Amino acid sequence: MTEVRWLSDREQAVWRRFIYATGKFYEELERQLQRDSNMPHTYYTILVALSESDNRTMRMSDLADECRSSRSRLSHAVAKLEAAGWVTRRGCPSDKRGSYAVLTDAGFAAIDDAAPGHVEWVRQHLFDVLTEEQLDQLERICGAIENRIDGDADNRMERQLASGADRQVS
Amino acid sequence: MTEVRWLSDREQAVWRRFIYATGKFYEELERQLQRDSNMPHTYYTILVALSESDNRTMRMSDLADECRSSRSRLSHAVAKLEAAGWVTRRGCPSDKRGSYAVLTDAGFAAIDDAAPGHVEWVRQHLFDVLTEEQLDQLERICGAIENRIDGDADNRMERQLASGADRQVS
DNA sequence: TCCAATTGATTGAGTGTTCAACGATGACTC
DNA sequence: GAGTCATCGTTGAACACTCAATCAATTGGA
Repeated sequence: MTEVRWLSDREQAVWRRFIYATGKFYEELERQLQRDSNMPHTYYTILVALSESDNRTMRMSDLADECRSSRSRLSHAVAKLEAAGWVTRRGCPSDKRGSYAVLTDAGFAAIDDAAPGHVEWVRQHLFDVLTEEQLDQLERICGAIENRIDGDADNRMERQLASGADRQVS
Repeated sequence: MTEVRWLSDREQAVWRRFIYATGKFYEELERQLQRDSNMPHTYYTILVALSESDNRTMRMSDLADECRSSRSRLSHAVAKLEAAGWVTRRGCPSDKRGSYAVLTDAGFAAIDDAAPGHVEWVRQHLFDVLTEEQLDQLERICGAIENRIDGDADNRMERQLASGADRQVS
């Protein structure tokens, strides 16, 4: 296409710091949960979503949206959670394609155990190191990134629908 | 231990946004590289590090540090890269335990192909959506997170060395 | 000098993720 | 109603990562 807009030295520096800080942050977050509660962060998220839902029950599809997970990932994950006895599955009467995921008492106990340590870790590693001002800044920065990424998804849809139009992203 | 310092509503909101924005960002970054250049971001990082090094050659150990990767991960990755013909391995004469990773011409061509699209993606999804001011803010925020995380690692070391001292992190 | 501890790097098992394909049901249209 | 298309959810294969164990080479002391 056109000329590549390479990163300036300054941008390079910020980029590498961003990649490192966030990457390491996730790695350690994962490690903390795995070590202390024997579950990946994805599972934690699923259990939390279920625990906050009515009757501790959700449609797989809604659960995927809530957890911002792909259907496939959720399916695999819930299979594991079921094997662990933390979740059970139940068919949906009104739509026979659908199914419900239901949090068991054991599952509820599991997040109940996991939450304090996890929240404390998050506080120590994120909120304790940022000022109030930085919290606002971070929120806005994440908002901007989020908009762009989600906008992409929409564009992709549009393009799928009205394929043939070769409009530029920029 | 002591009382749990749960997150306030505001903190919850920022936390979820942070998790979502950065998580999705990584997912899409990965997807872009996989789709356009058929490699995960980890491999990209390795190839870049090698391409910037003297003689396109690095000790595995140094490469791992440079890429902020575990030894194990790097070992697996380089094995794959070798199978793809992008890297070769070579023994180290001065320390017979060690080995060198060397970028091949094919490997150099591979990043050369991958880089423009990847950089453009990063620009569009990060730098284009942030103001100069936000860039500064992001750098400082990442710096703070980084310090905390890396501080942990040091603490862990200290504790390992002088185990028996049960001092609190907070 | 010799033994113990450390370091460089690899390996295999286990786990979670993606992608594409699939079966089954539902919705919509002619 | 019959055919088409979209949606719900699952599955299996391929792949990358982690963790713990391993091996070989090196370093450091007694």
